[in-house]
Amino acid sequence: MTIKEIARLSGVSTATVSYVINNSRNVTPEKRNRVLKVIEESGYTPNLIAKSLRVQKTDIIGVLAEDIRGFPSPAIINGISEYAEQKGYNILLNDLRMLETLFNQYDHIGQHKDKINEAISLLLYGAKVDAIIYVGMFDRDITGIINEIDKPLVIAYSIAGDTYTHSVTYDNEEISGTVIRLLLNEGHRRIAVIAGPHDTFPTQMRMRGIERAFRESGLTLDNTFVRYGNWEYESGYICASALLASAPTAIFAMNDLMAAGAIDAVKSAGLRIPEDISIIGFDNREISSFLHPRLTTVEIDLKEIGLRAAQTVLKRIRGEKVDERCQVIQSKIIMRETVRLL
Amino acid sequence: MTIKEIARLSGVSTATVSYVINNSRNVTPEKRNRVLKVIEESGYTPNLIAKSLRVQKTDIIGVLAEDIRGFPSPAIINGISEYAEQKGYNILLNDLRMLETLFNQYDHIGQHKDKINEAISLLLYGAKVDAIIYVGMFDRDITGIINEIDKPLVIAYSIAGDTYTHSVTYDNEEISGTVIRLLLNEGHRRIAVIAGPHDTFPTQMRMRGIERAFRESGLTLDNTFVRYGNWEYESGYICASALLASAPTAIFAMNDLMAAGAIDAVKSAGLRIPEDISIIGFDNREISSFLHPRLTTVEIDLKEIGLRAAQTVLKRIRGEKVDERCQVIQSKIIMRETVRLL
DNA sequence: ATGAAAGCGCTAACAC
DNA sequence: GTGTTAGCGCTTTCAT
Repeated sequence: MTIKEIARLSGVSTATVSYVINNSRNVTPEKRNRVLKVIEESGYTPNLIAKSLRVQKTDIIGVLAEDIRGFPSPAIINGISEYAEQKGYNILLNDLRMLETLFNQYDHIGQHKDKINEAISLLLYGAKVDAIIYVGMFDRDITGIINEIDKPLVIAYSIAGDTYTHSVTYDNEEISGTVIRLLLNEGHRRIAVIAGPHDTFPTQMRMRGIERAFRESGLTLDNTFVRYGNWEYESGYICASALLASAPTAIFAMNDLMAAGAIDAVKSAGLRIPEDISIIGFDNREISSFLHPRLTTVEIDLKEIGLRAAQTVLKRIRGEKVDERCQVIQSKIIMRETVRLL
Repeated sequence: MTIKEIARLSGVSTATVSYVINNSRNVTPEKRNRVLKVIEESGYTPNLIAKSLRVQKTDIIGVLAEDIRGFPSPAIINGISEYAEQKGYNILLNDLRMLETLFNQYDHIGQHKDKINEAISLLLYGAKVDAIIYVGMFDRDITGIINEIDKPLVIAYSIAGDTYTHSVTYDNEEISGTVIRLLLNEGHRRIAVIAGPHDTFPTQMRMRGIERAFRESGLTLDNTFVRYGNWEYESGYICASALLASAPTAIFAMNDLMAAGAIDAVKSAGLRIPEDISIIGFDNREISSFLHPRLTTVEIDLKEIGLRAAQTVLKRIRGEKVDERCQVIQSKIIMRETVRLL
């Protein structure tokens, strides 16, 4: 079935059929109905390939994911998908599958520069997508990784300072400050932190927020109260065990896996959670609700990140200017059982 | 940059350029090199849209996912992506986002019949994908849900008996038998099972495998040793508590969440795992390695399911006949700490 | 071995 | 308000 067939069957020209399909011009109700009826009966669906070739846009947004198995990816793509569908856009997914090589090696992303830019070229110049959303699996700075392109490019979850990109992510510094203020409000003064690797973007941003929250309360965070782990369960256990020497009343672990390790270390030491020590995690991964006690943790609104990334990219496709280079999505603390409340 | 430009710059016809790009005919080395050089220098990438329109195929496979957030989806899509990329295919992703509505309501899929078939039509007749892979989030029978189409259709993770579909999934019955035989070999005789909802496809298949394994060992599974849960943690806890009355030495829970509940119930009863009671789960979800003790469980090779689905679909695109209507991927048991070994 | 040109299905400028 | 038609960028038949 082609537009030509529809035209023939309804006794009008292909132009008229096109006009009714796209509502692009007035057509007499009588003809319009005839056309609509024929389309209905024949089950005709316009050939988007032909249309794309003609109008020089595809209504497809290219999604380049570092790895779809990365924990934030599905929720982000879910958000992108919801917004895109609502606006009549399709998603061409290119999964870079870098989980194994990128795992815990944030800085090795540079090694993939060529691969990433090639994938983008293919999406852009081959598949002719109208724009690209790059979905990171870590929140980090990837400035300089993606070459400049002449179509809208937005980065979700990671950020980049390049002039031609937009980013949408969350605020490590702010939410970490919020965590500390919560603990402070509950009367904690001896607060320990289990950070990620020292030279890592989220670790540095979060430390900054933590230190600021202390400062603004007229307190300081002593070095003996912070340990740097590697995001894994074991390092959470080890760090927490070491931290216990300083007799903290609360521990903020920078992810749920390390928080899980911390919980076990605290329990092994014969202390109760949250009566003796409060613990708060980060990410709200699935495991956090299966720990004992159930882990209070920070939740990043990943779906919203996807939604906003899609929204931004569509705005830019329409030619609207988006001033905010980096949009920040609000995070929140999920209250469960590991923080003792006053 | 178009093929016309390349032709002009290298002083040949567009036909010749096309011949060298596609290696579709002999071209004198001299001309070929000239063309290649121009392409290289100009960074030309063929317009796949135009090519698709002309050759009536897109080299795109449409992936229709019930929900990308469903736990098996990312790994399956990872497999599809790997195979597709290797063969030069792209993936157009349509995420149905049915997680909330489908959650634990296996049979309500029928309500989505229209939505699913519409999405398929769009993919097929609009976007002109060459084939479709339907990625289920539950392993269940969806016969009759997807209308017949004239392009290859393969279903991953779920199965369908329709004559025009191929499925690739795992064997519930076999792996469940394997679980029971493992337990039997380790000397267990009082084996209890925490099943999913009674009228559910995987529950029935797995029960069949379990009963057969008993039968083949000359034993029978007493009704008092089985409880039907709802896949959630709490129901695992409740079922296990009830089961304890029969003094089992081993419990097979049909998913990791219920196994987690069972572990806690057993521990609450003052029994040790695995010394007093062995527990084995299903799915190898992330939580299973964070439970105490770490959960021994069944792992389904999801990536392989994706790989095989892609392979099957590409075979069918090439016109090869695939006899096996339902391909079965081998599952295995991940040995951790909840099964006492002899 | 190579080129001219038709045509894939659609939109939109232009003519009426 | 409607029809005719050129042309989007490519492949491929047919002729040379």
